Amino acid sequence: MKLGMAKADYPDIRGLEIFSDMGEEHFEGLMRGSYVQNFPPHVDLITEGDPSDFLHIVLDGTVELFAAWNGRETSMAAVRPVSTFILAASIKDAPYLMSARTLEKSRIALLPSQDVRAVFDLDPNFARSIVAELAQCYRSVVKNAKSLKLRTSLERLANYLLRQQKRAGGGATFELWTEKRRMASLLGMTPENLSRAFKSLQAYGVQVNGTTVTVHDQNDLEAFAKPSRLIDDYSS
Amino acid sequence: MKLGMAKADYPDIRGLEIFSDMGEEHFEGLMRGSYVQNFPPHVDLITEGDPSDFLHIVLDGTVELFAAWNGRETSMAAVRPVSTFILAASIKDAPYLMSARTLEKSRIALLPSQDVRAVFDLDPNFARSIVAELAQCYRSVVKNAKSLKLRTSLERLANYLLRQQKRAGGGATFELWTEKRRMASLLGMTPENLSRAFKSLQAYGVQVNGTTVTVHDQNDLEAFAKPSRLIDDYSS
DNA sequence: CGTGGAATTTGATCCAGATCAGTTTAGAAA
DNA sequence: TTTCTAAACTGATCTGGATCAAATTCCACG
Repeated sequence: MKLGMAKADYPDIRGLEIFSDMGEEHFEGLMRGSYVQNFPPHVDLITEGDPSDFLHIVLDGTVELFAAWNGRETSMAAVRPVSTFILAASIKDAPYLMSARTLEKSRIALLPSQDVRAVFDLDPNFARSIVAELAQCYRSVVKNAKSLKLRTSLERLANYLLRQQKRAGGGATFELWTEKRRMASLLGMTPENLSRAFKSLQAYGVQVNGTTVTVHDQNDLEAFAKPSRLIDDYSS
Repeated sequence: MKLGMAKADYPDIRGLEIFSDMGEEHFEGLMRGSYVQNFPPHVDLITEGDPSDFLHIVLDGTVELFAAWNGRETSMAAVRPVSTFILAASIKDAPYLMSARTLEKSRIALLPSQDVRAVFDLDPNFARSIVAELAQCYRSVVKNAKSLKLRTSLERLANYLLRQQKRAGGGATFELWTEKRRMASLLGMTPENLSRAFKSLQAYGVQVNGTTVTVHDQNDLEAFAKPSRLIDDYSS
């Protein structure tokens, strides 16, 4: 039974960039129909093709977006706090293009799409936040498509590692956040191939031990990967 | 010398979905700094990485979006009337992720990004239109990424032809709108391979003669292509 | 602490698609 | 028309990456 969001969660949500500068009464209105839920790992949240009843926001944990066709499946993205997903479907009131599942124990806010659209019309600040988030999502997919079309799988992996390294603080050693099979799918390759790709990157000073990656020669790896602001900088 | 848009163009623009239900004074304000320009074929309009000073709207003709990295280049999309391009960059005031060039003689409206952002805040109707357009763009790229990751080049071509056929009215015979080399790049394959792919599709009743395509056995082709609403329906 | 099952790795082979090299065709300009 | 050039096609070959088939490692769980 859905009883709306617990008041205790309000400050948490209110602090998110998307909600921080909207009017108080609009915020309250939006929260009344919304709720926060905890999910165990490996739970399907939405299925592609279904109508988009809720805008989802990952507060904690990790959610994987994936898609299937003709018996094949591919990982499209990993969503990490604090981000929305299926925003575009919510806004257009169109069916989901991707499925979603939790990868780890996750805390997720669910806002009725209808309410989101209504408040969008009422609150210009909220509208601006929504459109900024959507533009961000758009640009991420474009970057991903560029990576797929312009790079070999080895180049994609090299740049992926550089991005992960940066996200982990920039040190020479960092941890991979997920199983390699999932990484492989995300990068558009098979697990077998990913394993071999890691080996190939040894030539550029990359060492992998379980989930621990060490970049021994930053310059060498970067010279090979040739990271580009227009593909690999996910902050702009 | 930019002198703003000719009044004569106003009704034309006003009729576009994005502008049709915004306030009159907001429309006038937006138009004052904007203009419409005619471009010959094969003219570069924008270059990836540049700051996004203008929101572009294709009124007539065709514009190709493409991207380059490390000496390679790929076609990302074809923009046809009436659509915007680089909307996300305009809104975020971020650099373009793709370059654009005209493919044929084109008429294009240019609206200063700054003004677009300003009017977005003032006019909820305009805001709603912008966000709908942006969501549409997002979903298109996601569909494209799904196609790239889930399908072989032959399957991509088959579905591409089915989409073109539908766009042309659904008849058995229709024309390809561009050179095959560009089609190949758009579909993520080489021209040589596209040529061979066309040959392979003969087995499913597809005949190509120059730019004229005939689908002799619709069912056969569709059985092979397995078009999906969640990948191939660009209207939702 | 051992055990069962999945994830990963490794090796062998296969295949889709790229590349290279040449030929043919088509369209634009003279 | 004729000529010129770029596009398109064709054939031969190569290669990145997939697939298939083990072997091995890693954990989660009893």
